[in-house]
Amino acid sequence: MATRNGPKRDAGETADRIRMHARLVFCEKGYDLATTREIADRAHVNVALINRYFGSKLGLFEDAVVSVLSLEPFLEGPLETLGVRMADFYVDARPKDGFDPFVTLLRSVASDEAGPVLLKALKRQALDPLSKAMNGTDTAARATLLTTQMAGLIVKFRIFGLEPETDNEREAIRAMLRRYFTLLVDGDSQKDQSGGP
Amino acid sequence: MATRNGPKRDAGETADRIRMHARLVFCEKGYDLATTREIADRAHVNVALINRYFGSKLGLFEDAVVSVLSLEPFLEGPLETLGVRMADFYVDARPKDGFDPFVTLLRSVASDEAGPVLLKALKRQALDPLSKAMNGTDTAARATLLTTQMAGLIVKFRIFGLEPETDNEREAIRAMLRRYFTLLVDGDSQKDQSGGP
DNA sequence: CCCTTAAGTCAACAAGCGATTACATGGGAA
DNA sequence: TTCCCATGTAATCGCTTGTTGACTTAAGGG
Repeated sequence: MATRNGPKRDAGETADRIRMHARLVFCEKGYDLATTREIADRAHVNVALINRYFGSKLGLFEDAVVSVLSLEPFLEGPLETLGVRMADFYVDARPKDGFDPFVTLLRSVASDEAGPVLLKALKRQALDPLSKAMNGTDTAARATLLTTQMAGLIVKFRIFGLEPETDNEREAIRAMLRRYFTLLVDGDSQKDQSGGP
Repeated sequence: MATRNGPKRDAGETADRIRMHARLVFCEKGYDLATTREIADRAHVNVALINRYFGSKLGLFEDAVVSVLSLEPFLEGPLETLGVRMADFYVDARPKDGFDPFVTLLRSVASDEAGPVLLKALKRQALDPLSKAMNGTDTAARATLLTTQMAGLIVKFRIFGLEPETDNEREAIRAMLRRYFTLLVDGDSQKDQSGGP
């Protein structure tokens, strides 16, 4: 019984609980609509402890959300299947009660306070690494199209809640998306052959 | 001198001025962060008039923003160039001080109040018409990919403010986007030839 | 045992929000 | 002119927000 029935007062465990529930609330509501009181209530913790342990609401947001914003889970795998893996990940339905850093990002980016912080982290921890991981020409443009297609799908599916209405539609999206993403990752150098005006 | 130097007290003109500035403020800040006081101040109008003429903040939002949410400007043109026109419209830089319904949509969708209203309007006034305008199979899936790629680009360029850093990158994006969109609009029936796992 | 220190609680603050109310005022109709 | 209602104004209400400081309680070493 190491952790079982641990000490009634454990600062580390308390901070962890705050962090965990903060992730969920920030993800569900976005930064501005999330209130410190709701986070504290859900974590069964006094509101003032948020300021004690994280300084401010924004401090908690940086610690709980901004620091985990990354594409590394995708970039760790082989580059050949990157497109397919990203496509599948967001096309497939997942439990709605989880924490998704990018849903949180998209719901919080309108905020005056959280927005700038998110921006810097997004560029440094997600966009630039992806662009660097690619080969060939126009990596920045290809990374942009890939990430923005992803972002748009997250917006429609997870934020708007407009998931595909039929399995047929879902599989059609998956198939087209796999082709598009693989094309973008590979960058098959057929850049500007569209020609005319 | 019909409208010139019109009556000092003109309810219609006052409501129009409120509507106009409401669009700008809602677009810049999103629904939640936009305050009725700022809208009223910018329109040189007393705050209480917003409630007089539009009932509530949400009423103003519906009147000024939700009602103009539409893809008709694009759908009116020929279907053959729909993809290219949508691509160009958002790839090209535009003045930042204007009102863009979709930027407003994306900045406001996190709101508890405005979100549901926006959702219904988006589906009815934008997604469904686009899907209906297309020919061939999997129109819903193709419309989804097209609109979500658009939405993602709007998010990155206009909301995150991460426009392409070089002309080269911008033109590369435009070229790829034109091909992708045209492919999606035409729907060249090469749906599921990616095959096994 | 006591006493220091960390951990947690409580009440209150100042600021900002949307909305309401009662009041002032202007302009056209009678 | 006189009256009256649409138009505009000012003050304020009720509420929620993040944050703060003083207080109380638990745990462990002397």
